[in-house]
Amino acid sequence: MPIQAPKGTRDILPEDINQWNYVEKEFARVCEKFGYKEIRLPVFEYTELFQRGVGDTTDVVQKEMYTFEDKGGRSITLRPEGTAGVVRSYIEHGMSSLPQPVKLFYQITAYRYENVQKGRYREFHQFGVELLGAADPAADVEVISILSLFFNRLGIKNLKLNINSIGCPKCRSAYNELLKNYLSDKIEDMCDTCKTRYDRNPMRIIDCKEETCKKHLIDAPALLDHICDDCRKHFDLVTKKLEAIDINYDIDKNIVRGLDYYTRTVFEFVSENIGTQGTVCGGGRYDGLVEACGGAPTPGIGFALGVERLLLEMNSQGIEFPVHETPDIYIGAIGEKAGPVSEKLAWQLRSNNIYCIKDIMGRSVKAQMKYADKLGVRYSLILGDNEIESNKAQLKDMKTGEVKDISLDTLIDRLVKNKG
RNA sequence: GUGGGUAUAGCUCAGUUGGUUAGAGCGCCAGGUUGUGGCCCUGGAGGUCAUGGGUUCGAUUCCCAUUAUUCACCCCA
Repeated sequence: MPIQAPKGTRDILPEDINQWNYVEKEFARVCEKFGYKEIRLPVFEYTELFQRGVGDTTDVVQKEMYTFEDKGGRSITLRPEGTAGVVRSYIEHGMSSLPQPVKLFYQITAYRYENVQKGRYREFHQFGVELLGAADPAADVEVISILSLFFNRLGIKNLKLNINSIGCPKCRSAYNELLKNYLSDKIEDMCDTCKTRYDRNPMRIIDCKEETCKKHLIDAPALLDHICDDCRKHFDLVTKKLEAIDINYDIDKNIVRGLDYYTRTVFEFVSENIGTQGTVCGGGRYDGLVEACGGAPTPGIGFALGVERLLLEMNSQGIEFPVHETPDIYIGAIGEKAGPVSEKLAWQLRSNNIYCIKDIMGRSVKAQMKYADKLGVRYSLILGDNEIESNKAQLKDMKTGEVKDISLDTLIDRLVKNKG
């Protein structure tokens, strides 16, 4: 059996690469317009970073990480997301002494050991933004507006923005008590994961999809109704500012987020037509994360966008991508003398920034022409003994079939000019 | 971790009610007279019918297992 790509990984083939190049470029362009700078980070980190940064109680850390021991006995993990690494780098490089806030974006692969389905892979790609050092609601709105602009640029429609506030540690612990009280006589009847969450992270019970659990949760207090005054004010300002720039949103009291580091604002952009993995993008504020990773208390907010899901959505909406550039000219050769001449000519053309393909198969003229046609070249030209002797050749326009005699000396000028 | 579907050529799929050399379209390569593509025609290469076992005189076909793939649950991007 031939070796295949590992489960959950995919090759991005030349026929699709223009889609990837396009969205990568557009994303970078939009981020730069907001003053965000690209950062590139290691694919693997010490396992402890994710245990602390993402949270020990999360599914991601508990069962989805690619963790192994390296030859020096260190525990290493392939990054399951991007934020923790950025925060580590922020601390490690003393970015708190840079002009604040620090605005970063990245385009990464991430790794989670999960069962594969539509829109979910074990190696997947994320675009992300992290804004560190800004606590104001305006920061939340800026980050969301990056996405909004990005989607507009790409021509994506009908992505729904859901937003919620999960408060700060203060109001959350008060809420957790409230929720535990409410559930105290019901928890026995609920599922096992809810039972463990009851002790370790009650808030996440809200997220449970079990029918019996959902029934018990119908009248449960919502966190959003019990956040403290500061958090409430923050949230109200965020929504007001979104309205001011005409970004539509829905408040979804059930967004809780599976990563522990989130505080206050959480949000996601959801599609309804790419399957059950419809969350194209998720993000939120993480005001305690830098401190939890060993830095000074620093507010932060960011998002991660699933590129595979983005492309699924774009393709399902029938969005057109820029097509590959096609060659300007094909240089064919026939006979002994033509080889060196065609090589030199092709070299000169390429040196003048002309996209040129030449024969390197030694095939018949007919086969060469067929090949040139398949490549979609604009012009073709065949060099043989006659052409070399007369220093002239027939330049064929492949669209019209029209043929013109042209001196080889003027070919380059002609094509350069033609390109404009 | 759990459950369902699928597995025949590079791709999309036929097919064999269990029987001899397994097919098509597309793609690839070559040819259709002298050195010019697109349409058309002809030919060729390419498959241990996912792997291993079982039933059978005989299995690509039926059964089981494994693997892969896909969809869904959980969770997430």
